[in-house]
Amino acid sequence: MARTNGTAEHPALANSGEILSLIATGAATSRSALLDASGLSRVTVTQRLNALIDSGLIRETARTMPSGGRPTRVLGINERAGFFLVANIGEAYIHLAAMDLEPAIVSQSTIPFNASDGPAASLEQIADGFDVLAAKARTSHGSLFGVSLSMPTPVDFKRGRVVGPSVLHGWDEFDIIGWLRRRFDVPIYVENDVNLMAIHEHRQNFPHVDDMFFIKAGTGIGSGIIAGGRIFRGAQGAAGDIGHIQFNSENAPLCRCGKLGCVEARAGGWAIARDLSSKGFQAENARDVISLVEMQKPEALMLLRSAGRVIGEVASDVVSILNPSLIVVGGTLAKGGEFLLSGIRELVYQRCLPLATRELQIVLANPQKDSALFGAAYLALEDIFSLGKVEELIDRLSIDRANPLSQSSMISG
Amino acid sequence: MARTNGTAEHPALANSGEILSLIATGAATSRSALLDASGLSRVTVTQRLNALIDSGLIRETARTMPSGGRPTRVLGINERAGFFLVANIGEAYIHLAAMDLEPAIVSQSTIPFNASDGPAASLEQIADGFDVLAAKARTSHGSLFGVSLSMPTPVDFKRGRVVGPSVLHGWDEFDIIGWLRRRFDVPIYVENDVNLMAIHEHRQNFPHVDDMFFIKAGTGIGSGIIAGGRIFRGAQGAAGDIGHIQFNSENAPLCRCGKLGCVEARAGGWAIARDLSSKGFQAENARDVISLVEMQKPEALMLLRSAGRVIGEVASDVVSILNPSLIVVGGTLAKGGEFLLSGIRELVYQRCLPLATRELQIVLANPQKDSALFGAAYLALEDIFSLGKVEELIDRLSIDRANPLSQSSMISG
DNA sequence: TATATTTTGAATAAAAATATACAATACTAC
DNA sequence: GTAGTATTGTATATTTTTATTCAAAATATA
Repeated sequence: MARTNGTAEHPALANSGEILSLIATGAATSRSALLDASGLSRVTVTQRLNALIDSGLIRETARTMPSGGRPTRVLGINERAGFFLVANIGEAYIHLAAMDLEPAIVSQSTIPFNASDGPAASLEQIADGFDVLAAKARTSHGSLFGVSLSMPTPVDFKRGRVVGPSVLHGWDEFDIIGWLRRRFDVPIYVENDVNLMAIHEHRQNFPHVDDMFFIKAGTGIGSGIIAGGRIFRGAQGAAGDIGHIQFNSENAPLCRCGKLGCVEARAGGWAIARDLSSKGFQAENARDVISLVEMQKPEALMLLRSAGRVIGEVASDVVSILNPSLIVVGGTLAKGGEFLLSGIRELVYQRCLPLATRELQIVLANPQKDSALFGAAYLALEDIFSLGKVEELIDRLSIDRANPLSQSSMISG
Repeated sequence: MARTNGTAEHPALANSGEILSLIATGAATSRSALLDASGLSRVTVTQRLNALIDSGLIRETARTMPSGGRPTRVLGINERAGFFLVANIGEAYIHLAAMDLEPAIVSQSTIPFNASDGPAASLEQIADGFDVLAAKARTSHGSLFGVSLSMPTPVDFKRGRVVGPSVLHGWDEFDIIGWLRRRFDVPIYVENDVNLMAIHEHRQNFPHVDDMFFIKAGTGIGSGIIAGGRIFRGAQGAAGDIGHIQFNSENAPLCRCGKLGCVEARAGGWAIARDLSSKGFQAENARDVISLVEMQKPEALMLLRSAGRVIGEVASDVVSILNPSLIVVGGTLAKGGEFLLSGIRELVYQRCLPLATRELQIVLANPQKDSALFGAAYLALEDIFSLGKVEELIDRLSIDRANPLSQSSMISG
């Protein structure tokens, strides 16, 4: 179907969405791969590809791939053709960044966060911060492609809302997407931070693993599920909420949530800190625990290993239920390395059937501060360039190019 | 891309795969829906649709849908355009059937099954039984489209093999697909029976539920996961293996698998029968348990309810991990109705966060003897008519039609 | 019964995509 | 260096698909 053609200069651009999507998502990175993947003829692919290269969205990289004959030129997205605005809402700070299409951080800033301010005030601060970053990014990185938010709470991704009561009072059911769209007329995404960390870890380090389980062991405990290569969210976006799975035992500790014996109350950073405090150490959160572990305090090592066994207990349930081929352990407690990992491994290999564990890998995540930020960028990137939606992007760019003075994405700027 | 055109009579047929797929999978069942879903022009859709109707694969049903103006004719697959051969391998019998594209049973038969015969002998019996059914079906239902097998063991679906040691000695890693392909030159599927029951329950009764968890509570306990509307298998096809999740407790019972305290050893039909036997009742398996339940024996009711609580314990873990919107409980023990269900509900609502349970439904499956058989048919149906693979089917049919005496699917017949 | 409304069919010219062929290119292996 | 090989570009006629228009069909509503 021929689409409304925004640019007179590039008649083929309007139909080149599929090609753009294949390259941007990494599904095909050479002309011959595009032929196979798209099913189009070589002439058509060449034509559309040229339109994309002329438009500056796609470019031939310096790299080539050996083929036996003339090497194939590797195609890639021009990472400076556009940019995203991403934000990670933490406990006390919000981390903002403009990210290119690599994705890599172009520029960033940090603003204080007060949960008690409520969503409207905080989002206004975020949007103001975004405006500064966007003004800079526009000079070098084209136009704004999307906005992506990382929240420290359960999120109903489809509706773009925080769901369920949480530490963020007043955010429950607040229409974040609606609010932000008044300032930025581009696709807007809101997702839970643990899911974003899982996405980042998957795309960056294990893109070819289909079924992966990511555990974030920090002050609290959460997880993200990659099923069939994609994040799995469940009905309300609450999938992976393993922190409050309960185990029976005597002296089950009381959890923050009011129940007894939750995983978090046994193995979360705050729980270990609680136990260390009762032994006379100074510890409030996961970072304090790791400090003591790095000082090789035997009590801390013992408690971390024991926390690993608790996490291993849930992990073994997850392995039985989901049968992943990879478990990645991240979060602050993961800095405890083998002391945490060995406990997890012990329980998983003890409890699960050999069929499920014979090819199972359990590894530590690369400690990276901005993991959720990268995940947010990947999330936006892949959705915006997905098969069904690239056309919107191309239309938007065509309009912007037609009258460059009033970029469609600039509402507040 | 124009494809090799097998039929001179229907030039448009070769390109009509997408249309066929949309109708057959239920994604679009009217001409206007096809326009939207395919993105093709009305002329092209009409042309290809006519080719499909002429070929006998698609037909206009008697039903119409009100539209405000002229009602839209509902399109559907001609359920007699082809058939599947499906088999469910049980404990002592193999249930064979020829199924049309509805899917509905065309004809069926049962043969004894001896696990000790080994795979080659049993598959030969199955194939012989299939030949009889196929000969009959061919006279009224076109040609064979696919073969689908239900196994009472874990199956690596991609490779079509039984994996892991099980009750079926000698089947581990046997190349079932390879063996059957020598007799039937059509797509062949092998899948675990619980997954197939989950597929059947989903397609038949809850096609619009995205995230569903199916529990089979019979002599053993297993489960099937529907994630994002599709069956989720995990890395080795072992996902949903909840029967051997362990819970700590005093006097943890010994399981068939050699571990202590497995779900199955606490709540499986054989475990309840074991406990009933020790109380002086005659019971060996789930059916015996249900007989005693139907006789309203208090001990049986109590044990079933208690089994429900054990299953509820796993179910609550699953709800925390997967956040499904529906749990369906099937299998023989499900005939115990509310006695089983109430225990499950009790634990799930007690243990899970309100966010995950506020829209969660927990229901009984419709008791249906041939559930796995229907699931096997759905599995084959959807794969064969899936977007990427319909073309193969059309090619096969075109060849068959060109020289009808030597149907490509008839090797053994 | 007439009117509005939507589906469906058919015919035309225009546009897009294809197959095919030939040529140029850039590497590897000998 | 030269042959071999696979990638890439370009031009042709051909085929497929589309947009557009006009008309007929089947229902609900007034």
